[in-house]
This record gives sequence, C-alpha cells and structure tokens, in this order.
Amino acid sequence: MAGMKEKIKKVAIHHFYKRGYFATGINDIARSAGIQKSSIYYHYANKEDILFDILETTMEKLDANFEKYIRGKVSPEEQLKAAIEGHILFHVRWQKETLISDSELRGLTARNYKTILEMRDAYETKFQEIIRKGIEEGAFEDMDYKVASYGIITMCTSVANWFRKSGRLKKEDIADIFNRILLKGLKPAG
Amino acid sequence: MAGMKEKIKKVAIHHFYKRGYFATGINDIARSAGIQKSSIYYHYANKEDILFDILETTMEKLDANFEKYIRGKVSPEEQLKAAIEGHILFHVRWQKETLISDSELRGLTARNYKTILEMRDAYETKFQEIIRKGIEEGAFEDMDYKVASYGIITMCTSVANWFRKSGRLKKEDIADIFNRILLKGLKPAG
DNA sequence: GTCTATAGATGGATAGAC
DNA sequence: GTCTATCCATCTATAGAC
Repeated sequence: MAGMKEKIKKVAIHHFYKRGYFATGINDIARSAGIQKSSIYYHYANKEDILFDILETTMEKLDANFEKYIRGKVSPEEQLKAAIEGHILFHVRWQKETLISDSELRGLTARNYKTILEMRDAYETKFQEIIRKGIEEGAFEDMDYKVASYGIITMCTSVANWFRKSGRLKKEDIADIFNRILLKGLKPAG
Repeated sequence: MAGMKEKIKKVAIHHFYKRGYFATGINDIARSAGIQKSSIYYHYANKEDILFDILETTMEKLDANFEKYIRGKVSPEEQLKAAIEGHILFHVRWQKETLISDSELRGLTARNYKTILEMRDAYETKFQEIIRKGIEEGAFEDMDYKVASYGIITMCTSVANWFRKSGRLKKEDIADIFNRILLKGLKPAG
C-alpha cells in the first residue's frame, strides 16, 4: 500500500506518546496500522528505526521553524521573543512528536543517539547565542547564558506536557505569558 | 539479609535512571543487588511495586522539603523565592529520583498512578497559591497564575536533567540565577 | 507489499527446597 | 530470606509463500 510507511509512523507516534517506546510492541503498531507485524519490516529495518525516523524529522522541522520565526529579527530582544514564540507554538503544534523527542531518546543506540543529540545541541546553541549576544550588548542582565538558556528552553518545552486544545487559554496566550515573564526577567533591573 | 529491601530500591533507582523503567528487567535489578531474581519477590510484590515505592517516598520528601523552606516566610515574594530555591536544591540532591518521578509515571497502573498524581497536584497547588496570592496583593503582575506556575516549576525541575556536580556552577548559583529571572519576571513592570 | 508461521531470546512471576 | 528450577506469556525479528 502506498503511504503505508507514513501510516506506520503515524500510529507509532500515537503509541510512543501514549505508552512510551519500550512499552509499545511492534505488534501494537502493526495492529493499529492494520497489517501483520512482519510487514512492518518491509518499511523499517527495526523498531528503533521507526523511533529514529520520528525524532530526526521532528528535529529538522524544529530547526526550520526556528529559522522561519527568527527571519528579519535583528536585536537580541526581538530575536529571543521570536525564538520563544516559535518554540512554544511548535511544541503545541507537534505535541506528541516533541514529547517523544523529549523523553524517548534512551531508546536509541549509540550512533543514532549521537545524531539526534547533535541536532538538539545545534538548536540549543542558537538560543544560547542570542542570549549571549544580548548580555554582551547590555540588553540582558549579566548572568550565565548557558544556564539561563537551559531554563528558558525547558520552560517553553513544558507546554507539550500540559497544553490542552480544550483548555481556557489559546497557544498564543501561553506564548505571551511566558515571553512577558522571561523577557522582563532577563532585562537589567531598573 | 537486613537492609536488602533498601539495597534493591537503591539499585533499582540506578537502573530506572540510567535506562528507564520498562527497559530495566527484574534480572538487572537482582544482578546488581547480588541476589537471584526470585528473591526480589520476597521484598516486593512485583516490579511496579518497586517503582511505586521510589515515587511515593520521593514525593513525600519533596513535600517535606517545601514545608521546611517555606517556614517563617510571609510575603508571596519571600515564599516564592524560598519555594524555588528549595525545589531546585531538592532536584539536585535527589537527581535520579526526581528524574524518575518526572518520566516514569506511565509505569504505574491506574490506582498507583492516581495516588502519585494527587501528591504531585497537591504540591503544585501550593506553588500556585503563592503566585495567586502575590497577584492578588499586587506583588506580582496580573497573569494566569496556573500557566505561570507550570512554567516556573518545570524550569526549576529541569535542573535534574542537566546539572552536573562537576560543572562550573554550584547548585546555589543555579538557584540564584533562576530566582533572579523569575522573580523579576513576575514583578509588575516599572 | 503483505501474508502465515515460527525461531530464539527474554520478560515477569511462582513453586517448593533449604 | 535466599536458592534452583521452571512456567508461560510476550517480544523482536526472520523465512518463505503468494
């Protein structure tokens, strides 16, 4: 069937999100895709390969999303605000995928693990550079820019954990609240 | 052997932290504890029971830690600062346990899951109440206190993910940086 | 490209001796 | 309180027919 690989990926995302990678069996994925488990192996070399596919494409999309939001922004303040907004909206839009990216890295063997980690590090470095430059220019308070970036990124990543489309607030509201706290928090006092 | 239950718990924490709950076998735990896997079942009813024991005692200690730090603090600002400091230092002190608490809840069946979730909700509510009161009194900017608390708690929880004892900064430095960003970020602008 | 059948390993858990 | 032995379910992955 054409598109079966995409279907397998889609149902795998659902299961990895709901129960976790190790708790999900090839059988669960096959059943949800409407095929026999052996047919999975025509499309993917093994179970880890499915996870890696999900993580790799998610990281690629996350990076493209960053570049889209940052385009045209010049000052560190503008850039950070755009980066935070983009990061939050992405984690709402791709809630399942980002949650898997955040919690299932241990399912990867050394080589694949390294690949994804390098992509994540490259992404975090972009955030860090914005903050580092902002501190350098005096737009942000002097502080350890790496620790600050860890905290900021994780805070924004967390929306994937608790955001509900049926909730009181829209995703744009969340982005506004977090941006208000974080930008004010980074600016030099009085 | 006296203390074997504690030993099992200790090596289980190590394995759950390193590889995750589902990826860890009863055999791994038994080997690390220096006994046969069947002997595990003299001390614990089943595998999940070990996980539940870890999560329950961690949540109890986290709550006691909160109360210890909050004691004597009156204003919302003082209280939030103390709560944040206590939360961060706890997550550094009990790094493995808190990381498991944060990522292995899915290993629990319904009843146990509910128990731990209620403990976590009660803890988060204490944070939320501080922020809600601070907004009410005008000490903090008017914003959705629940969303703010989710972000703040997750940001502080994140230290369990990346803090290294061998790193450049001491745990107290991290607490200072985060408190500076967050308290300034919550205070009304100008 | 999907199927049936099954290999081969490992998982959690129990029985009963000591 | 720990052991040996074992049951039985489940898991990933492969072989080979269609």
